[in-house]
Amino acid sequence: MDISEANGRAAREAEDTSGRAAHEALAVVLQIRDSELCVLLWKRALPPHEGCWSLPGGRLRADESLGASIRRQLAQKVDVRDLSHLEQLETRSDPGRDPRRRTLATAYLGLVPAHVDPVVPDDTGWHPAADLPPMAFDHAAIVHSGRQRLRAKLSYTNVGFALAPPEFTMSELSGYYRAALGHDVAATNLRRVLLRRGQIEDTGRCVPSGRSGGRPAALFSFRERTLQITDAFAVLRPPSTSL
Amino acid sequence: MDISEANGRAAREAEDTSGRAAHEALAVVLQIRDSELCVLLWKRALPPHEGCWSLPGGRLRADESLGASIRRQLAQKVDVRDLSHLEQLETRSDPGRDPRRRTLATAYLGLVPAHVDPVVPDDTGWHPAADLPPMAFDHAAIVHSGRQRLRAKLSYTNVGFALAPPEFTMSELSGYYRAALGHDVAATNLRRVLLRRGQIEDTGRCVPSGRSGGRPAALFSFRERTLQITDAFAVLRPPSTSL
DNA sequence: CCAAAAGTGTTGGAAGTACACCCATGG
DNA sequence: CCATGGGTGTACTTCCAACACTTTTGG
Repeated sequence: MDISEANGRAAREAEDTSGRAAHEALAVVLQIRDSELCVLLWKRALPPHEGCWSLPGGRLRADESLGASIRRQLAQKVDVRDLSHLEQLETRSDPGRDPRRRTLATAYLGLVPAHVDPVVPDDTGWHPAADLPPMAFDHAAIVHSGRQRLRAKLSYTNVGFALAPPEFTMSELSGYYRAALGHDVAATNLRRVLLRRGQIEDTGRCVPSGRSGGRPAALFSFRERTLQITDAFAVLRPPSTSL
Repeated sequence: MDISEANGRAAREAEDTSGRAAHEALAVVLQIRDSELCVLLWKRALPPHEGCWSLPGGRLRADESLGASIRRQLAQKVDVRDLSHLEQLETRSDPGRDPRRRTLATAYLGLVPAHVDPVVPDDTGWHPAADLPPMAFDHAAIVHSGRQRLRAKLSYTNVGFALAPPEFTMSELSGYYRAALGHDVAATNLRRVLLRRGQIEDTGRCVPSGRSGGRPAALFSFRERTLQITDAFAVLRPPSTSL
């Protein structure tokens, strides 16, 4: 590196007021409510995008990681203990994404199991993820990314644990899968697939039949409550000799 | 470090209390070289981690997106036209990841096809991704993420297009897959899998046999040179009636 | 006994691996 | 004509969707 380049670099770093870009953490918090995949949104009271809905989150503080930041900020919206899973999604950096000032946003995907109904502030509510209200900034696109991520992971990980309550019947579980995937999932086959993969197990207990009769449904639970990849090499798996 | 940079740093750290951190873009640039998956690294001449190797990249400027930033900065290391694919990987935000000042890093995965040999600066070189030299900051972990991402995508997308030259024989291609996946891939089956999925096509041309004889190998090429998901629903696919 | 819901057995197809065999070329 | 490497055919396996059939309950 020659002198002029070194100077150029120093100058760049000094003038690098770009270092001033604000950074925020956002979360796409999804929950299956009433057989529908819903996302937690917050209604903006002030411009820009006044009256539009936006994702919960906000500024990153000086000494916290993004993960810690989104947990802290979500705590103002939902009880964080209700969050069964949280993972980083993507970082948005379009210079024009916030008209006020340059702001980068790192989005997280959060999941809340179906059986809880967290208390949320008045300006905050659940909306069908497939039919969003008018959204602020690029938040609609971020919700879309979150749905895609969940869809994909349902197929090769045990992420269902984060959508389902601790115990559930197979028809309930197939309902969660249907809501998240957007298509029918046969309970009878889902049971075999997840059992073979070792994701779920029969608790031995069951649920009494409803008023209209029917055989009582067995209760299942997920074996692990942390994300596991259960179906890694869908294709192109290593040769059997290497096992 | 010169005065202007010191001033810039002090200023930045002061305003850090207002929640602003520096942001950089980094890239895990992978290429198969000599049948081995390699990553482009740059040797640090200055502390911290003097003498250790780090990922190419640097500060985000005021008016560029992260994608534009990493392209600009990679241009100083390799001809960007050699990059056959670039995608966002993850954002690292541990407050202690850079001992000098708070810095967030968004990492990208870049791929360079096997046939080119970009000119790189003296302090920059290719290293086996499976056997990294001493690495600065959290860059070793980021390289690991990049390898994992490539591995996964080879199995359900056409990302092979970004590893292979425009035309290739099946044994060459299986070599790239072997290097990236870390296990043997039979050329004969790979051919059928990728043909069935419509990822590759026979160009009609072939390559003369080597000095030791053998049947001439047919030349193939990828149909698409942008990322396509070719094997979406590995499992839990929608019912056939919904097609 | 009938309706309803859950669970089991079975079939068939799709996708991939493994491997034997055939083909084309150079010496 | 033989060694070498590429290509084809095929058997076998795994995984899963589909669907008929059985089981267990409430009225």
